[in-house]
Amino acid sequence: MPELPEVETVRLQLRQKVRGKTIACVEVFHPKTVAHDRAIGRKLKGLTIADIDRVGKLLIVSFQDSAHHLLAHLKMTGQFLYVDKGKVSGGGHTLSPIDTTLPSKHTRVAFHLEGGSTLYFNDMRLFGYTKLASPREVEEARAAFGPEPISDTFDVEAFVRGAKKRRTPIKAILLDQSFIAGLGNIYVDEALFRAGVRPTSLGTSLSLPRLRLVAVAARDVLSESIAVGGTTFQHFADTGGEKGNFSDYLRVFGKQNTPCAVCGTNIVKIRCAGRGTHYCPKCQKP
DNA sequence: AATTATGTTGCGGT
DNA sequence: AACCGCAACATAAT
Repeated sequence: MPELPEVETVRLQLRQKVRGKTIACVEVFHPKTVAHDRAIGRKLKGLTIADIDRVGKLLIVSFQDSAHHLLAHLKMTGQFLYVDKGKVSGGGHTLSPIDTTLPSKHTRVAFHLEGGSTLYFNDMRLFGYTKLASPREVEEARAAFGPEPISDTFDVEAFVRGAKKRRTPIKAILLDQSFIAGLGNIYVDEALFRAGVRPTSLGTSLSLPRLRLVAVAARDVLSESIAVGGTTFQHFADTGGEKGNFSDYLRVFGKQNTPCAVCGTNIVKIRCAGRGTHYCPKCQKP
């Protein structure tokens, strides 16, 4: 579920809600979610959260007076839910995708904060994790990511040159986090629709101008989604349990067998790069 | 009731 | 090295 816009939404909210707060104790409900670190509670207790950073879909929590960081990846179904003295902060949640009372069946870790609030990490499918990392490990993690399309320093021409060399579907190229960071299955399909490019087209087969269109579409779709709190397709909820509004703007993802908003041709769904893939056969050219 | 699908990524194989 | 397919896991839909 969570791709760059959803993780960024969570990051901005966590920044507001937990920055400056001190960890009172950590409750581990599932050891896999803390990378089987049995001492994580002892290590985190007393640390004050300095800031929340992000690279690609990875969250990086820093602490005052400590060189260590907490890395957190939501993978498919992870959620950070912030509860201030018994109430999920969003309030109006009509939460089908999230659990209404916390901790719940899917709560894997609870970070109890001084002052009585709690940050819950829920994760149905157990792919997500939180783990303590040394400065060196944080640097290694950062180095594994390619540039982000929303970065001020994103180099469209470098993207175009790199993609042009790869004899693999453009969809696979866009999903490669070490080449370009932040896109997942939803935003790749949406960006390729905007660019008018068929997901199955090989990088080597696309013209430089069409690859430029892809880069610009990727940047636009991510920034527009961030502006409305991300996309909820199935599981995403922000730290208050609220859904993301970009779901209303999806043009192809999940729209198979419905008419394209631009030309009326039915959107089709195929398998590409091992993933369910949606596109308009008329608007998107090979 | 069994099979298939699911938004991520890392692994092992070609 | 670049690329492909699958496994990790739980749940909902068919």
